[in-house]
Amino acid sequence: MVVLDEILIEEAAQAFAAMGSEARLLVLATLVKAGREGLAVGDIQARCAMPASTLSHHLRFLTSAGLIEQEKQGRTVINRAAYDRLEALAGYILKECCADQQRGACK
Amino acid sequence: MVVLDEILIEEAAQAFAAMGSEARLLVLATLVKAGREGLAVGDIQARCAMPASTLSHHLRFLTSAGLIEQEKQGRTVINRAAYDRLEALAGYILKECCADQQRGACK
DNA sequence: ACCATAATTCTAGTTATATCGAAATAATGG
DNA sequence: CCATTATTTCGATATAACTAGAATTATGGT
Repeated sequence: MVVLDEILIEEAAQAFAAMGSEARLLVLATLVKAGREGLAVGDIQARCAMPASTLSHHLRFLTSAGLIEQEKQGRTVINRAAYDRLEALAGYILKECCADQQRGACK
Repeated sequence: MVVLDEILIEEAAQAFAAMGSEARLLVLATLVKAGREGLAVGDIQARCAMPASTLSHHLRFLTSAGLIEQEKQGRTVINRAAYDRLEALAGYILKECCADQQRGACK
């Protein structure tokens, strides 16, 4: 069993930092809800109600943290949640739970 | 079935922000590994190798985000990972996955 | 070529965070 | 009480983030 989604601590920290702004978390949640089809920047702007430049800034932040993926289609940019990455991050938090204890797992 | 660990978006953002620093994520991971017994501030300092004042700052950040809990025992302060909270946060990310789509869940 | 639309980049002001030494506080033992 | 240990608070500085208007680039339609 090969682990494909091993995450370095610095990558994890960057990803969590990207989720650590209410505005960005809202954008990310909007994309997670939207599903695999994703949303154009304008659609996100309509749903999240923020200035285009602010949104663009946050989208770049989320992209560089690997939480979303962007694909250019004509003059629109489609944004999709990076579900695999998000799952890996969800697992990261408690990954090594109680590793220092000899016997017994957590809980 | 009552959901006890409902999290507001602003709380989630604060929690993720707290995990969004490499130094703090290291501290948190150290506590997660340590298990329910927790660690004194001095023990964390020894394992994470950072100045006491810096560590104290990060611990306050983590505490106010609800990621760790502190208990004073004599002159030492025991720090424990808030496992319930961490689990809730892990679930938060993909909680409403594909909610906007009529049919079919994600994947 | 021209114009409307989609999105990003530029620029700047404001606020928040990171770091850490020095000093202060708090609790214990002698 | 005094010394010691454990931790926090203070203060200062450096860096980074948030926000958003204005300007810019890129594409598609007419």
